[in-house]
Amino acid sequence: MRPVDLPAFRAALLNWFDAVGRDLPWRAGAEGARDPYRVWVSEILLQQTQVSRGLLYYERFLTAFPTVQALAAAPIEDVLKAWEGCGYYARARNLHRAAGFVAQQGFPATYEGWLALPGVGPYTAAAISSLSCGEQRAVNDGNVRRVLSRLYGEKTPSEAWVQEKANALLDPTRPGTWNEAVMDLGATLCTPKNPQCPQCPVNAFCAAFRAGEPSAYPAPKVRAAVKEVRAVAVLIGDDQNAVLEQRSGNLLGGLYGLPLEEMRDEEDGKAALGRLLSRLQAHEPMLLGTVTHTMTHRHLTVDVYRAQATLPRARVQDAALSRLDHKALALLKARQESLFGL
DNA sequence: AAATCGGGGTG
DNA sequence: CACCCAGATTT
Repeated sequence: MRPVDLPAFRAALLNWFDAVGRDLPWRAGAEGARDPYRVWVSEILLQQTQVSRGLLYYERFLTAFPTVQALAAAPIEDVLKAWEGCGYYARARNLHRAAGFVAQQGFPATYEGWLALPGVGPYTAAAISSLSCGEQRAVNDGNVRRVLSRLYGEKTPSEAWVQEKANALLDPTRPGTWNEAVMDLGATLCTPKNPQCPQCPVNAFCAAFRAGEPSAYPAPKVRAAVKEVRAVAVLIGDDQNAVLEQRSGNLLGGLYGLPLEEMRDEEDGKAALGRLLSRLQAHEPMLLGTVTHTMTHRHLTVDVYRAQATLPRARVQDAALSRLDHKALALLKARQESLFGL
């Protein structure tokens, strides 16, 4: 691969970014000295989450928790409620835990300091420290990986390869802005499909553009198979006040949801329902319907029953629920509307 | 190094 | 449906 003319490459990309870079709410403030709390919240929210979606949650989250002190003082239930529907809930749990440290000790002033916080990995520490501390750290995310794969014509870039190239390209005079510029390029022009190469400010430097098939870079990542999971759940109460259990473990951990039992392999729904009713001392099960829910690595099919029991109910409105549980609750409303002939 | 962890956007 | 998204953590 031919060496890149660094000064020309940097100038071309930064001039483009200064002219047409996206205007995003967490980009307010002096270059290299952004408000660390706002940058931090945005970076956690944007992990594996598209900007258009992150915008919604960013406004909601900052309204609920305007400062790191407010976040640290809030109950985790309130933090998860603000995160409801955004996915990857360990992000919210880690952010809340880290806010406790920061409220005590103040914001980290270095890459290493940020990296030590829960939920902050190499990408996020580089982003925050370059944007709010002025550190010369190059980010390595999905955008950077794709842009550099095309720039150098490397179809199967390793993490280490991407980081090495990103480090070498980073403009030491404007590190934070450089990082944002590369990511903006990847998000707006150098997209996975149908990249807008004619509009690209650095197409003259790009090996994939010269080769004529930029969308072939990088090669798709192999992904794990989606696992089929069957389960039964019970709705005790109604769609506004219901018996809810807090999920533990990694899957939807910390969220609330309808009591649920997974069916084991070679097991029918009756056995799982039996376990569930027995555990809750519930009776009179009546099938409301079946909901399906797909996540990255599993496909759930859940038979939802209505049942009776004397157990405390929670206000659904105040609890953080996954989309799966909202679908299950919606079965009751759909049933009532059909009964009333709506 | 590979699996796990949500939910939605986009072609 | 395939593939991806301003990744981190656990196995």
